[in-house]
Amino acid sequence: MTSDGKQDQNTAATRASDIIASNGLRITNQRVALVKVLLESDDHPDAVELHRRLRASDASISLATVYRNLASLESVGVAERHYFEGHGARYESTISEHHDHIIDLDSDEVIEFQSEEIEQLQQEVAKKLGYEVVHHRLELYCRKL
Amino acid sequence: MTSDGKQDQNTAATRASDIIASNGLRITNQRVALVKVLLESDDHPDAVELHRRLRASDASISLATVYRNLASLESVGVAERHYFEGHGARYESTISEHHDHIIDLDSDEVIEFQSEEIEQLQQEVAKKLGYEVVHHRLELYCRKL
DNA sequence: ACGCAACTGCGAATTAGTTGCAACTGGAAT
DNA sequence: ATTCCAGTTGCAACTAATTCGCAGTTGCGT
Repeated sequence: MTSDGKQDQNTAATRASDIIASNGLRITNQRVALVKVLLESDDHPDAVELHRRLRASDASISLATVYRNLASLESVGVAERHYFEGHGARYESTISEHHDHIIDLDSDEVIEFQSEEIEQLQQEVAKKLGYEVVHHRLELYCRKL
Repeated sequence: MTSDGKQDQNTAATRASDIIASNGLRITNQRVALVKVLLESDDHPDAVELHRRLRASDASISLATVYRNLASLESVGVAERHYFEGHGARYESTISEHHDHIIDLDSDEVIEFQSEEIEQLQQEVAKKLGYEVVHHRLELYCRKL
């Protein structure tokens, strides 16, 4: 049976712990719970929303700790912080492939995309100006055609 | 004489007034002063810094009014607001050509650049996903080579 | 010159995120 | 297994940035 709730729960927790430990952070209940929620979120929640989801899945964690852990997860590169226009900070895990974002101006929906060509051009432009790209941020604010 | 201070002052004020009026906003001393400062700033100051520059050039204006005017100038497309990583909102006038930004991670310096090719690719990527780009934001966080 | 909606200054209020502190807890060392 | 302490947590107080209410002013169409 592939949908054994308890088993899924367990492997998810293991995966989260592995990610945390392999980045040199201590494994705490709060941190594991946060990483689990980040991993299973395919949207871009803010700290308050993450806190809500944690409470919903029974995890006991304070908002301050959510903020602190998001900061440390970001600093080791496990989470990424975004400041899309008109919103505060929103997060996503960086476990999946790098991608950029299209923000639907009408629905606020966020779509992810990748373009090797654009990444390539960015490097070239930067190099031409004497810089090396450490990371970048590309957001396309769009409307449906 | 091309460097007649009083004359420059005057034409700058006229230019600012024109920009304001042609965007359907009322011409007030505070607004004209703010647009002048924005026009002569080639960096990306935040609201407090703009306020400082306004006071320095003798203009009397409250910080709240700076914020309010930045908002209205932004809504008519005269000013642009940026949230570069690790900073609050910073502004620039949009009178000059559209461009994107390289942020020097070591010095915090901001360099502007344009790439027609990247813009082109952005449109294509968006179209492929059923979207039309209204505007975008591309920031390259870099280090000097 | 008149009238009123837009604008302004002030200080209070709100929002988002951070921090001090005392209590707690992983996990390395024993 | 037990000890130990730096890293972590919860709480509440705090800060920085931005917005808002309101009463007084001012631009500008008529």
